[in-house]
Amino acid sequence: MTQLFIDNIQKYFTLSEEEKETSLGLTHLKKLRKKELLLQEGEVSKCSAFVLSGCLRSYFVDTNGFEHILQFAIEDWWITDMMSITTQTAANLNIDAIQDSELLILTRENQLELFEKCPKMEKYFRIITEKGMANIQTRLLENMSLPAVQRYKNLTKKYPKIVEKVPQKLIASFLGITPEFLSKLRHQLAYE
Amino acid sequence: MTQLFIDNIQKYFTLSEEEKETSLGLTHLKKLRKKELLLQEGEVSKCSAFVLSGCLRSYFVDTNGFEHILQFAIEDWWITDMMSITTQTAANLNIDAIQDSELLILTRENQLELFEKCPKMEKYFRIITEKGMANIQTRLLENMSLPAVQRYKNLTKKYPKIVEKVPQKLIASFLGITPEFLSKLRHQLAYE
DNA sequence: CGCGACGTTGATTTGCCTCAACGATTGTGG
DNA sequence: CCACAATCGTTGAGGCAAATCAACGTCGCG
Repeated sequence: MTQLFIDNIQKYFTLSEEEKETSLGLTHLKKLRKKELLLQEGEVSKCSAFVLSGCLRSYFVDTNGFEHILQFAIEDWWITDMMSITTQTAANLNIDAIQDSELLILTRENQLELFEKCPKMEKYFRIITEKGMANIQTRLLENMSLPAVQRYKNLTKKYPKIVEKVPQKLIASFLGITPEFLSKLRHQLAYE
Repeated sequence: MTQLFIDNIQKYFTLSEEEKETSLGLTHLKKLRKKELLLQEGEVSKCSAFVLSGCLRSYFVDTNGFEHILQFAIEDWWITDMMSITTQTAANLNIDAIQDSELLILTRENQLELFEKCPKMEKYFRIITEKGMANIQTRLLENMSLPAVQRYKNLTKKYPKIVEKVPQKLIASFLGITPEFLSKLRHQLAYE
């Protein structure tokens, strides 16, 4: 199961047996049942999670009580509250499980220790953070330049797995529209 | 002038004289006049730029010819097309100077060489990429959860320097609204 | 001086939201 | 394993934030 994590790193470069042990030694497994929280708004985030199975989301609850989903994380993805974990301030986000999930947890403390013991891992996180940055920039620009129907089409094309396994109202929340409006968009699309 | 760059790094840790020389040796100065391009849509981005003076922007031009600004970069900020530079594919963004500007250029090639010669610099870029990620996540969530008038207020509070020195129509394009609508918002705000 | 870019203002339109009502599906305690 | 509640997706009527289009004054600059 944890092989998924090692394989993910080895997409970028190979690790010696020692480096694998060091990396796995500083992480630990955690299971989360559907609806269980990994991080609650107001806490200081202490860890990042690598998803081995299942699905998590991070989201912001606005002053009117509406949820806005920042990220879904399925197998092979990392999830955390980047703002809280880097500045060690109270989180504005919640992170919870959409399905029963298995995670590999890396605390910030262990992550920083890992960087000292194994500089390759600093390279690994530099690379995946760059990728994450590129993706979210693309998403922001899509949100600014495309109507909702096109954003939905792009999402189903780019991440069909997510659209399949996540309830429609959460997809709406990720796209930045209401569930009612997404329902109407889907109705339209069915007639094309 | 390049001291600004060294100081920026030394916000996170001190560099030896040798490390400073290595870092500066792999960068070079460049001047850009107002409206000159650093990167044009369709090219593959070859470098990142650290702004020593002036102001740049990165933006996307949609199919209707409208510009959407992803980022402003004033002194002490980095700017690049993260998608293009990490995947070495054609850029969707343009980057140009809003004012006459002085830059420190770091090509991707030199950046990767720098990481090998000076691992601290890999740490530096890991850290500032994390920060950039946290910021853009906050911006995306603001775009989804707040009305335009509140986003404008937040921007003037968080980055007064940018709002001062950048033409109003570019601020509108950054906020994701039309110049006409921003003008109306400002009119309203003047009466509060 | 004259011209083009910028900001403003008003009238009209539209993409998406709100609210409400209703079946269908899911989950849960007895 | 059923009964009932809760959640989910759908549909429709009406409303609002922001866009569109157009006209106009101002200013910086060649």
